[in-house]
Amino acid sequence: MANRSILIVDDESAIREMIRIGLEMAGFKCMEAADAQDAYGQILDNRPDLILLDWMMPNTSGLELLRRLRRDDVSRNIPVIMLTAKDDEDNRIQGLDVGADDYVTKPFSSRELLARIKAVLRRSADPEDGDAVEVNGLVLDPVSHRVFADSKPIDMGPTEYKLLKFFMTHQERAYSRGQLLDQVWGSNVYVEERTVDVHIRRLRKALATDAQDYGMLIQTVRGTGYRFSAAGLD
Amino acid sequence: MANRSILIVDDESAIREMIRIGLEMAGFKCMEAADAQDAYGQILDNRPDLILLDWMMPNTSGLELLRRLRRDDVSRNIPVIMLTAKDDEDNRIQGLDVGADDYVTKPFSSRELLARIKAVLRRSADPEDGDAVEVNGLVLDPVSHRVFADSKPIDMGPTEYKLLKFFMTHQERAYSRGQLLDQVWGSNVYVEERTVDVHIRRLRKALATDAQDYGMLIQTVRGTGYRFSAAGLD
DNA sequence: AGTTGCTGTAACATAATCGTCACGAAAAAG
DNA sequence: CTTTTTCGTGACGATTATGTTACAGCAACT
Repeated sequence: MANRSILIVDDESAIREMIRIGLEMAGFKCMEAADAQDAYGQILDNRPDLILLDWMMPNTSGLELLRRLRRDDVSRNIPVIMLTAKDDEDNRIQGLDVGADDYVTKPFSSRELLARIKAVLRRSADPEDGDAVEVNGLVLDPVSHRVFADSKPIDMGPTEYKLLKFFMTHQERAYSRGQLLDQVWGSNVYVEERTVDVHIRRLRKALATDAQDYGMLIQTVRGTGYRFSAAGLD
Repeated sequence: MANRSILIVDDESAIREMIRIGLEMAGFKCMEAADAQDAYGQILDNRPDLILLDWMMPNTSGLELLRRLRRDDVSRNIPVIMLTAKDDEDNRIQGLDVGADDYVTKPFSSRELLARIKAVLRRSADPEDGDAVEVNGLVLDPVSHRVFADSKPIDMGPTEYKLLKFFMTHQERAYSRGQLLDQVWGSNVYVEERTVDVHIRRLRKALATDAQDYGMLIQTVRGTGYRFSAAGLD
């Protein structure tokens, strides 16, 4: 576990302390937040690799915070483990629906918590993240979360960005609309397959600059789906 | 929805009927089972593409059936969507743990049910793969879904692609038009045998590059059908 | 409330592909 | 050499897949 950082969100400082000690012994770097407000700030500033989120908190509830995180592009991919009371089954479901990755019921052993954390981190390991990708003058920079065509910034919506990012990190391969929905939208979202076409169109349009039509990098594979290929520019 | 079959497992025939009607209107083929026993038999016999499983049933519970299915090699990969009562949250978690792919709470709209079904089916389908095949400079790559002649991409329709793929993975053997229809078109379509000729012709044309006429790899076997042979280039 | 930006869906437009036919050329049979 | 069968080929309307546009709902922000 190469020095991953974990944000602990709980209103009781005693609990935070306890968790922190266990995690630091296991080699994680820890941050703490006492409420949703504080947590949100730290998330934007420090980009933790994982968030432990207590469900019962004053002011904004954990649910609210989670919902906000999942809406936001910057934090969408940070895995969240909920901490819930034992008999709080209603909230567990709700939490999983909104996008929590797992839950642990209080009281829990640090051994159990560690196991869950490792499992979730393993799943979300994304080695591709961090480096900019470039194809023939089209650049996508995951850090600044922006796209450039011949050094000029290009504007697009969040979905188009994710779609392009997926394509640029998975070139020369045909994907069905279903696969794209799973990979880009997420596998537990219910959307018509034709929606993919519309976003492909929006992405192509965004990629069509005056100088070069980078939209041609996205090729349609009739009867199958789409493919991103550097050979598209000719 | 290409003729997928769905097994509806529920002890109340009224509910089964209701669901069935909705699904059949959407183009699915339906089967019904009133209890786990019946369901298990039908699953082994008919191999449905998906199972809608009511959680509350007399005798063997849905949970038991699901557990059995997941143990069994034959049924392990058939996706299952649970139907649960609204306040049955405990069971939902349990079901997902045992291996259900999704759950829908009663009462549900047929629109919601359809969306879930499509999403689940989408996931279990697709992933087209395999190694690239090569013959004398003609390359077919199933991953990118493309064909290259001496490294230059070749354009062709979906049917021609499938035809070529079949030929390249079944070389040196003569196939009748009927066999080709079964293998390439699918065994339950009715088209004229001469249609094969036309597609052979289109494929040959596509394979005729300036440098090399790869169309000659496809040989006609008079009175019988066609054969793909690497010896065709001379 | 009004505005803005983004989303998913439906509806329509366009383009690619399909299956069939008709006719002539090429083999095979007589 | 003539007849018969089989195949190659181009054209055509029908069908299907994809491109494109418009719109309504939603959330965030004024």
